[in-house]
Amino acid sequence: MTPAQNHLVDLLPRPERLRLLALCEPFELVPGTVLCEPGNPTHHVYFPTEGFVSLLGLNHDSPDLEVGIVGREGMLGAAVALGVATTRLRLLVQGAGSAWRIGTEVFQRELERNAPLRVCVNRYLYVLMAQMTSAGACHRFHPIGPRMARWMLMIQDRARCDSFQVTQETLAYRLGVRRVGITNAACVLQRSGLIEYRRGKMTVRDRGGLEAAACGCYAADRQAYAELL
Amino acid sequence: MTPAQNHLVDLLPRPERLRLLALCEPFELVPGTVLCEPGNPTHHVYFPTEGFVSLLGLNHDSPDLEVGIVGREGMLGAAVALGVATTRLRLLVQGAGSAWRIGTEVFQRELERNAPLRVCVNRYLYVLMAQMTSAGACHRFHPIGPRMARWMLMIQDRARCDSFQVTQETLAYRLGVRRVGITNAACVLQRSGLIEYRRGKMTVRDRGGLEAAACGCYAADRQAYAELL
DNA sequence: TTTTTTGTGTACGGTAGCGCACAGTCAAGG
DNA sequence: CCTTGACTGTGCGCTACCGTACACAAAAAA
Repeated sequence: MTPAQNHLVDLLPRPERLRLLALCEPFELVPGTVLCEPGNPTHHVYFPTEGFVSLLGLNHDSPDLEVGIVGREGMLGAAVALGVATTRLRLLVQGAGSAWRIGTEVFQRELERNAPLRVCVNRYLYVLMAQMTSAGACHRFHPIGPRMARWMLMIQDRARCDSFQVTQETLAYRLGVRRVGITNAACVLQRSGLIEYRRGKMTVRDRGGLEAAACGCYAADRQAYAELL
Repeated sequence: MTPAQNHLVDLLPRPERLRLLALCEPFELVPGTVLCEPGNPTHHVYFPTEGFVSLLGLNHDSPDLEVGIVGREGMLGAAVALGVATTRLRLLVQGAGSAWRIGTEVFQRELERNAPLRVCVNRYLYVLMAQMTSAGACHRFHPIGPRMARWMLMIQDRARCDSFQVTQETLAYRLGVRRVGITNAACVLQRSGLIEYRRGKMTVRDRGGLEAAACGCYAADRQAYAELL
């Protein structure tokens, strides 16, 4: 069997990988779809192979905020691995693609038997926590420009493509800022030739420059992931 | 045997609790002590019974930020449960007390055999993640006043005492703001009779009022904890 | 007691980002 | 083709918070 095209799954030794995949079904990620609402039970765990999904932290008391992005490098429903079948996040599909999905109970049973899977998932959970930690400080302290650059890079990694669909409006929403704040930051990045955008389509022009413009959180996240997975 | 005085440990059925405690040794939490520096290997897991410890997220690129507080309701070194024996946080003892501590390898072995412990720790990990999520939005969006109120309440819960030692300076550092910002917020809270403070000693005077002044994150955290543990 | 250290209050200019409002511009659909 | 709706650019006053600096008060040390 060919690789599963999901990094976590592909880290498993062949027999365990096959066993896991036998329990999965393919699933299409359609942008705009909500895979899970906060408070609701989680029915499936997803291993994206293409496309990406936003983890949105909702709060009655403040605007929503993106606390993470998951693509082929990770999984959705990590909390299930902790034995909790509800989540406090909204999972919003944002980049078209596909995923393997598996029922939560089936997944939990498999997790008990499949030790390499357990290792893999646990490490991913750790990376996720590390990311949430740095994201907290990032949102608190870093100016919009670097945060936007970081976001673009994260998306590019997951989309594996230089350009992707996103309007300034939705991006503003993700970063918890005004649309105008994004407009300004985007203008600056565009004028320096790092990106290009046009009515909902953003394109990375100078990846290296963008990395320099991004805050250190991007590099830190990459490093945490590389160290463990 | 009497309860261990740590909520997580006390959730275990008696036999498992005894087994775990037999592997632990008592440890004194001395304010100012750093239990662990980011990047260094974790040697012990701690179950505080008294006092509290700050989880500080460090960042070369921005001021430090407190991402969590742990007292008798939780544990330190949760990452060890994920099979990762390093941490990205500084663990700084902040309120005097004591804890049970256990070597990481011993803990990991016990975790494999002790299923109730596993359930307990996993749930706690989940709660911790939930807290980090809400803390992110909190630091991003909420004004200093409510955040300070929240902090006071969290400390009071863990100190189980109306008053505790903390200067405006250190508090400012925890919340990632200027000391002056704390001074102002503290003045307001004091004038409304919610708290009282004097040269490093803060006292909660009106718990209910403070809860009203705090941002919703406090209630949300409590709820997440209550639901699961 | 006097001196030093530590903690708290106040002031002031600067700025990043907010809320709001409106104008221009491109793209799709009738 | 022209209309409509979605997307982007600009302006303006406002607020919370920042950096810095300094004065004062209480506690601790000499």
